Amino acid sequence: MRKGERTKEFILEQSAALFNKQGYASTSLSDIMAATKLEKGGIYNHFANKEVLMQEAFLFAVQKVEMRYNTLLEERRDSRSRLYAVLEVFKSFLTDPPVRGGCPMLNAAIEADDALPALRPSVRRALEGWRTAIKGILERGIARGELRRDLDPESFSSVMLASLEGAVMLSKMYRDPVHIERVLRFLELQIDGLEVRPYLYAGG
Amino acid sequence: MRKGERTKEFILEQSAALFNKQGYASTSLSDIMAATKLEKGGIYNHFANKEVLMQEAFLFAVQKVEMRYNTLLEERRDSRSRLYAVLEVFKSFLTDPPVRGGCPMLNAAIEADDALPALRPSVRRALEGWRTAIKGILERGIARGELRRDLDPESFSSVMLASLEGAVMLSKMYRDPVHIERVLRFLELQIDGLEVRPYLYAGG
DNA sequence: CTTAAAAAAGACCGAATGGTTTTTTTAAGG
DNA sequence: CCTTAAAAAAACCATTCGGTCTTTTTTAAG
Repeated sequence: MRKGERTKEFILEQSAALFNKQGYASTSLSDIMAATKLEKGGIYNHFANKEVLMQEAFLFAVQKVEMRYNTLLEERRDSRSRLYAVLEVFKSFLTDPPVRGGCPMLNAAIEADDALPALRPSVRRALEGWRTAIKGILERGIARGELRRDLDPESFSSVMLASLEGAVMLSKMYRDPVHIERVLRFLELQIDGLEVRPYLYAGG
Repeated sequence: MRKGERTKEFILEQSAALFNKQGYASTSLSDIMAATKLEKGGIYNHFANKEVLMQEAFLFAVQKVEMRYNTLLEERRDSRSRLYAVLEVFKSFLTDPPVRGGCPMLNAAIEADDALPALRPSVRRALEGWRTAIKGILERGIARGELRRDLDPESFSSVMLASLEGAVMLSKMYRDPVHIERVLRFLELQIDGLEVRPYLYAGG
């Protein structure tokens, strides 16, 4: 009863890493069998088929990322530190990944667009979740008077998410963290530039 | 003799689109057989194995993108229009793709990092080609006095490439061009801001 | 300790995979 | 035309794929 739930979680953890690293279509059941040291029957006892396993493994990976974000977010009140927390999450995909193999959303997004249509809705939902999270920070920042009023949250959230995902891809391919570091530095400056700094204005 | 070369090119064209759309590992020989209306022997007469075909198909796709870029670059002298040409190439991945299925480098990069190590060097080379092209425009722009001296070509080229690739991914996943449009608008403003003669931000 | 249910193993299946080899067709040079 | 080499088809191969089903083992409650 409870043993089963533990092994199910274990299968999800192992397969999520495999899927994220090798790709969903390229990861075979034998790969998962090897990683979990379970036979086929032991896996299919918990998941109806590979598609269900892929689906749940993706959500598992996304959840792990979100957990890290929530941890980083703790005690961060002002908009700037909250936006910085987002940057740190994406940096961690390379330095200390929540799930091995880079950003789960990026990887799944590339594969899901044509090859795995079944995964598309989940990927989309996950990406939209991140974008609206960023957008929310920006909107709240404006409302609180921390961020400039002429900032467009809709637009800037797209720019931020796009450049972060692209940077993860670049640094992963080059096996060189310098690219994400450059993008992070750039975004930090952009974010700093969004802040309302009353003392800069002559009129006070 | 000449017939063979034509069909080889045809196979490359068809398989490049398939690989880019469905992924390399997920595209089977039967898929390529169906797309080319050739039997297995007709394909393996031109390529030693699937890996060679993947390799050549990727280079074929990259070449097509580069051809489009070169066409767009014609008669563009000043740094700003040259940088805009880069933006247009990436926009075209969604509006009028040189190869169906989005950006060949992005797609291959995600798959190549772990699943297809044989493809990695080619992907890396292609990406580095684009980054150095952007960097070159920036450096030449500075040398010509068109762009600000405090601009860091190394860093800005990373930012530009990353945000463009990320934007392609986002718009592809959302099936909504608004995301790449936002990133393009943002980059246009950034580029304009790099010009020596200060560009006045007109709002909007 | 017993026992019934849950969990895992393992044998089995048809289909599809990449790849090879042999045969047939096609096309071009003389 | 004819010939011959290139090109394509087609039969064939071992392996692996995802998936099913039956059997065995483990687990935990009574």
